[in-house]
Amino acid sequence: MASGISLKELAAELKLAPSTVSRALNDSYEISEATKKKVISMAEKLNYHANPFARSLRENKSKTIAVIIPERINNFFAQVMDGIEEIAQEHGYHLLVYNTHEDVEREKKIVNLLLNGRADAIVMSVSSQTSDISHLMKLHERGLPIIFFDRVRSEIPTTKFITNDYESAFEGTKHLINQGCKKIALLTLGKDLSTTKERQRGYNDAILSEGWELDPALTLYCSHEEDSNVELIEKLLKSSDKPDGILASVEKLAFATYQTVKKTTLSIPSDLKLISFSNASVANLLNPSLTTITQPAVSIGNECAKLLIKKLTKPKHYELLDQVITIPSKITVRESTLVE
Amino acid sequence: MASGISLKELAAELKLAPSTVSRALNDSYEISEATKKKVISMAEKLNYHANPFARSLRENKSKTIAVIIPERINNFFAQVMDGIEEIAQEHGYHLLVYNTHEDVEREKKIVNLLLNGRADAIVMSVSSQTSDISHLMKLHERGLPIIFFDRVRSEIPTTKFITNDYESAFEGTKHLINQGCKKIALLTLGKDLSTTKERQRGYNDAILSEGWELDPALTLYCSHEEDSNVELIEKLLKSSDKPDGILASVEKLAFATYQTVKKTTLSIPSDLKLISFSNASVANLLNPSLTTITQPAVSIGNECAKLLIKKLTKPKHYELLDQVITIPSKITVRESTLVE
DNA sequence: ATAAAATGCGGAAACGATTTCGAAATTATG
DNA sequence: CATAATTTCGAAATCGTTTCCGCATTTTAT
Repeated sequence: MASGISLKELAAELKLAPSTVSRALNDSYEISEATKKKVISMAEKLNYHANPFARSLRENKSKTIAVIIPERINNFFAQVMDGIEEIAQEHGYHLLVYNTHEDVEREKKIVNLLLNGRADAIVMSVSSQTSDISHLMKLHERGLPIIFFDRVRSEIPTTKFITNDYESAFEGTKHLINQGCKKIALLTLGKDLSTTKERQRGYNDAILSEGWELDPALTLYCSHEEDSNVELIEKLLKSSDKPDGILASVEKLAFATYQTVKKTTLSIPSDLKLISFSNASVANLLNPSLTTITQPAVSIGNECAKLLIKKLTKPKHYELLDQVITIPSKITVRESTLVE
Repeated sequence: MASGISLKELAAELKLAPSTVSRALNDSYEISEATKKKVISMAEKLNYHANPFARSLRENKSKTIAVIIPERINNFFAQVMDGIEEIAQEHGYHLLVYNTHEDVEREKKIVNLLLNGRADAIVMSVSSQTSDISHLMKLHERGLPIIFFDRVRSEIPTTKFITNDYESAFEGTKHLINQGCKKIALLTLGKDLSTTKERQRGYNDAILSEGWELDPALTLYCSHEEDSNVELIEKLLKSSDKPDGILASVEKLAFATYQTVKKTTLSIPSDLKLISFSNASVANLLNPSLTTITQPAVSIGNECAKLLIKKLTKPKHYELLDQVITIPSKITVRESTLVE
């Protein structure tokens, strides 16, 4: 259909063997400079482009990396993607992108699709629903290089890139306490998420370090649906012992909190202080501006891609060791946690 | 490396010819139900997955669509992507995604990469820098199906999906006028962008319909860099005849306007009213909340993918006619254009 | 009972590249 | 000048599918 000239045809035009033309185009030492030039100029003239599938079939690699994210409308994941793409493009790699929409069934389907080797490797962040990981195990057992970022699974022995979730949540909670909060709630996603666990641990430890007790009712496990989250938060804010501080594990939940507060007579930060993990550039434009824990999203993407491409291009020299690499987040204090 | 069993090996295991196994797996009428069942169960047992490159090579199609966008951290484009992916996944298509970062040179590189047939078709929105389109012409001449959305190029005879840019800009400007604005500025991107032209035409006609004169100084052509945009807008807001209303062509410029206003003594909406094309869900959380023209992003993505897949699967029955399909936007009035 | 048609499957070519192996042609060496 | 070494290139195999063509065998029609 949209195919152009083939190597064989190009060779015929040049009165050379296909093997020679192939070598010339791949800059083989076996070919004289003279013929190389002839081949290259003719290739350009005839608009020759190597068929990527023939090459992939022969070489058993596709120069393609699959990226699986749970959400696209999310500044963190979008920035990670940009970070991955930057490095990938530099090395001639293409990106297949899949959005699971936080749905583990979709995640399974996508992962199974990748079992056929369409991509040379996978970079992913699991969905918040993901509990059983047999589908991921199968991928790894098949020998497909896989790197996790942000939402990782320690059961799979490979390299993971994350931010300092525990410390950031600890510091974030401490910040709320320093600003005078006495009762702090944690808004988070799925229980099985590595980020949830770590951030909750940081939150818990900060609470306990004050000699306070942990109140399970103050940890909310939210969903991916704005409406039900608002309901959940509304119930929290209307309860008898409502919190005066909130740590949101993802920006979506901070936004939901704003939406909820708008429906009440409460106001931020006087009645409720709010801090959130977020990479939103509009954090300082919100009303009030949002105190954020900003993750090094682009760097995380960069590092994932760099390591993966090393592994793919020099398999002998690089391994995806079973390790977790942490890149720290940064807290930016704004009005939402201000003492008045 | 990560490859499993091949069709030939599967056939050997079954003591059948590869051709038979292939036909059985593809549910050919030539194969008896009995052998089909045997083949399928053995395929599952041995975890057989067809090599996609061998298939692509043979069939000359990849079940892959390339999507080229100018920006990833942008609610509109992210939603369009989601819309495309939804339909693509339903039909077993994969998505190769490329971000040009509004850079025409990157766009050219990416487009040239796609000349080799790695993708069966392309869905794209051109960069704001794109003026010369010979690289896009080449794609089209090669016979590669291509669909434009939002930022289109009429020179390429294919189907384009856009929103009602002219009417929306006209209505948006009228809205500012109705709210009492006497001097309205237009913030937009590249001069060659189809959206810029149409929205400017709508803006112009709205101004002229009042019997006012057009002031070229009130149309700002911004870049993709936040800092320089803020500078530009700051100069506008500090000029002797500064505007009392702004129509922003993209949400990024509305955000830049907020940032700029924060640096001045002005306030929205009392000194300056603001309306913007935007698909940001946080529009109502901004300070003040932002009056928006919301584009039907997901629908646009859906329609692009639907048409393209029809064209790819039934080439005889569907053509990418040279036409523009318009899906209307919706204006949501909020505080940023309120009369006090 | 025989011819015709349908059914079920196998063999081999084809898709377009890379690469192994080997053979000329050229140059260097004794 | 004869032989060895080095360049430079070609023939053919290969990757894993799909599909054209062919050939039995069975079923249906005459």
